[in-house]
Amino acid sequence: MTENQVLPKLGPGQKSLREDRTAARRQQVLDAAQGCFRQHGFHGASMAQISAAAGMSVGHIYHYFENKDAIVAAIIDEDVQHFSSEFAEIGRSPDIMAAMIDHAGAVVRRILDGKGPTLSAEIFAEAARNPTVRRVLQDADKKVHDIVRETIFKSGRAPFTEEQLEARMEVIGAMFDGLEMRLIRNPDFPREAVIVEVRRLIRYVLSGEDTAAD
Amino acid sequence: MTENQVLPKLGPGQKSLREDRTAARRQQVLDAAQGCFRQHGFHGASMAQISAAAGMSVGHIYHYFENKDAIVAAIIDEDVQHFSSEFAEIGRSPDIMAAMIDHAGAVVRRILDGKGPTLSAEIFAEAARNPTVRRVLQDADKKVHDIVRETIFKSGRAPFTEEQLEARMEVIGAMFDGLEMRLIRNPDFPREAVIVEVRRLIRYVLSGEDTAAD
Amino acid sequence: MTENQVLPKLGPGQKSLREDRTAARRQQVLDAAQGCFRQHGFHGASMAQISAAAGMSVGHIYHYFENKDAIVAAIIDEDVQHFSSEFAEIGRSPDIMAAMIDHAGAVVRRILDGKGPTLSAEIFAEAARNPTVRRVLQDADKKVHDIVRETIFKSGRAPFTEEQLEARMEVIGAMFDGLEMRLIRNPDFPREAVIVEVRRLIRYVLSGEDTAAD
Amino acid sequence: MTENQVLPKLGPGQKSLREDRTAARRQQVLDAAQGCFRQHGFHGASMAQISAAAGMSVGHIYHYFENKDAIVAAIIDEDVQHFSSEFAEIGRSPDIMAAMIDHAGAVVRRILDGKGPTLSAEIFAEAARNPTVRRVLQDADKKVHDIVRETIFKSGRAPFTEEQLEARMEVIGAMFDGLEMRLIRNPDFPREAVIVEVRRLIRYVLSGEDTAAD
DNA sequence: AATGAATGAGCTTTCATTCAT
DNA sequence: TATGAATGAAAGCTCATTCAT
Repeated sequence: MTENQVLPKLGPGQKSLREDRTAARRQQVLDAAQGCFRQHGFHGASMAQISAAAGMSVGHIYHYFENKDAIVAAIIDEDVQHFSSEFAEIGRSPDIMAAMIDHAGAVVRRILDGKGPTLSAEIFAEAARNPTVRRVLQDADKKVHDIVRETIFKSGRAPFTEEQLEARMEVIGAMFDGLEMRLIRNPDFPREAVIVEVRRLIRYVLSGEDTAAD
Repeated sequence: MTENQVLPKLGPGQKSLREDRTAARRQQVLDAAQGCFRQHGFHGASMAQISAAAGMSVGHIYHYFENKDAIVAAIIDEDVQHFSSEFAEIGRSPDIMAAMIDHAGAVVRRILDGKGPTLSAEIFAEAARNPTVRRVLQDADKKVHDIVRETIFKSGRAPFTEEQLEARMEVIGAMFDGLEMRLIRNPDFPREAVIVEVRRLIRYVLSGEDTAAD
Repeated sequence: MTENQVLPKLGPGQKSLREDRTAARRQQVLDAAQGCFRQHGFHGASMAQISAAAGMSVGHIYHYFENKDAIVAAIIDEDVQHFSSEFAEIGRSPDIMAAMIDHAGAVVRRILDGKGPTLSAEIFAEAARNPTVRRVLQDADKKVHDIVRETIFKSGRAPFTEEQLEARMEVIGAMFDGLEMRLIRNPDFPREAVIVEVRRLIRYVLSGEDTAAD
Repeated sequence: MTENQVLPKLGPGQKSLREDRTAARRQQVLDAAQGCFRQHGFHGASMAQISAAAGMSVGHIYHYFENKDAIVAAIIDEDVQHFSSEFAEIGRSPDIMAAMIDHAGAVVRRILDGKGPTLSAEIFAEAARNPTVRRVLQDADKKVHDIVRETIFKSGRAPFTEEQLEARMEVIGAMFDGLEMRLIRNPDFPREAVIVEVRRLIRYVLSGEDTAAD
């Protein structure tokens, strides 16, 4: 602000400084919004609440997001990316079965130790009626499944048909998603004991044992 | 009941006429609301939409329900009662393990053939932030668990500790709830194949086999 | 209701029985309404509240009163008649000055020991903006003033001009009405002491002493 | 204040610009509301009417007032402050008795020449049933009485006991409040003549003459 | 970049009133 | 005479969004 200050030349550094700040401000909004959405849901949280939580005026939020739906979409995308990248990582490990079993506990633990199931529930509800959001969820899911399926079959060690694998992946996926719902249903959810069981189960499901008979 | 009785001449039929009509009108609202909630969510559905769907003026709905939340609560209660009675029935059968395995397919099929996962997702989301609704869900869940646990242990054929059972019930419960989320995530959900896998899994989980080793 | 009951012939007695009942039911509504109006005001009290208090269905009230305003009007009329007849009585006594002074305490006491100033306040507020109600109040007031003025001047003992009397009646009237407002303003209103002062004042005002000098 | 200061360049004028405008807009609402309340009463005036009168959207009024009650409260407070400060001023004058008598006419004239008794009546009615509003009225009244009482007794010229003074203040207070009710009751209220009588009366009441005998 | 004043549509809810029974 | 189901208009209030500064 003073006259004798040397203005730094415009360079890549300068620009990224601005961009960094922009990105940070944007993230500020997302973090604030996530908190509000957890507490009051996508529709229950008002722009006023979000702006207060973000330490930013209501109007200024519209410099970063076109409208409230865009914030919701960004939050959902953030969350979906986070979880799907986690699963994709598992899919990329050399021995996918071992990796899945090994990482199962960690994944479950992360689910159980997260910020609670509120946001996931909110996302599922939104996806169930909003086709756009549903598409985001479905695309992410498809990617994960593709990776896992391919890896398993390229490894040549799959002791079951592709159709069987598909069904088993559904079952495991259901278990992961369902654990969050159980957190809502049971306030005394026994984390540790469940982790043990989940590991046991995944091993069984992927081992290909076929003792089933109708 | 005697012939010379003077007082209320209302036979069961007569009295029921009004009461029946009242109950029917009330149910009309619930059905309409359920439809609206599925389409637009609890907060997205307006009283105007519900009243239109119920073929009733907005104001008149308030003769049957104190406010919109009361409708939401009634819908949730209806749904929770429905599912919890279904599971309680399984818990009451003599050979609970056989019953659970036998009925698993049927239950899953009913889940998958239902009116879609929208309402469940909506309920989970609401329960995740609304303590009153959460309590309803948790109480129902506790009842079901109590019944199943007691039955299994009274039968004296439980090949695992109570703690283990608890964890396994969580896992199975997660699977049931999770299947609805899978319906959202995967538009090509392979119903039949999954039913086979689910039956296999429940049998395994309840059989008490303990091949797991960390 | 029984067949062998002898129906009394239609006579004046029979008719008045019906009429009595009708009047009683009507009064039931008025009493209930007065209670509600005291508690919630004319606009704050709902027909539902009144009907509940009157032990009568909402719809049936409309057999006795054309609409809610008619109830309000009836209540106001009842109250105004009550007070104006009280004052008119004073006006009809032979020695009006003595009577006014003598009865002052009684009147004030009745005001102070009544069911509280709520209804009066409500009536003044309504009269202040509703011309119809205002007219009721003004007509009653005029009657009372006419009686008092005539009596005093016919007695030939008035130690002041008609204009002076008019003003003094205003002052006394203001005091009476104002006492009710004081009951609202001062929760520790000193009844007995005020009664003494009021008597003293009325005597002074009507005595015609004219010590005033501007 | 120093020249090389960097921080808030906002001078008093600049800051005031916004704040002034805010205060002005707020007052705009109050003025509009007062008008509406006079015409239709606190409950009869709708937010839509007020917003129209204020030249402001309905929603925007809620930036200045939490709800309609807050507007009512602010109006009442304004009015109460206005009158109580007027009376407190009288209480602060050196010769309170002379001041009260001297200012009586002015005060009465102001009452009689005001915007009519509607608002006062409305306030009394509201206070009679709304405890919060009643408290405001009562607190203001207590303050005024405290000031007047103290002043009179500190002057050492009180020709009556404290209890007597209290009662006489009630009587004078009743007269002031009652005059507004008389304006409602009598469309031909004789202002000038009444002012003369009121002056005479106050002088008598405060003079301590005790010609009264029961 | 940042504010917050301002809007208008839409929400839930209430309520006086009517009418079939 | 008596009920209460039913309506429709209007109320208070909220909120996403825009815009001048």
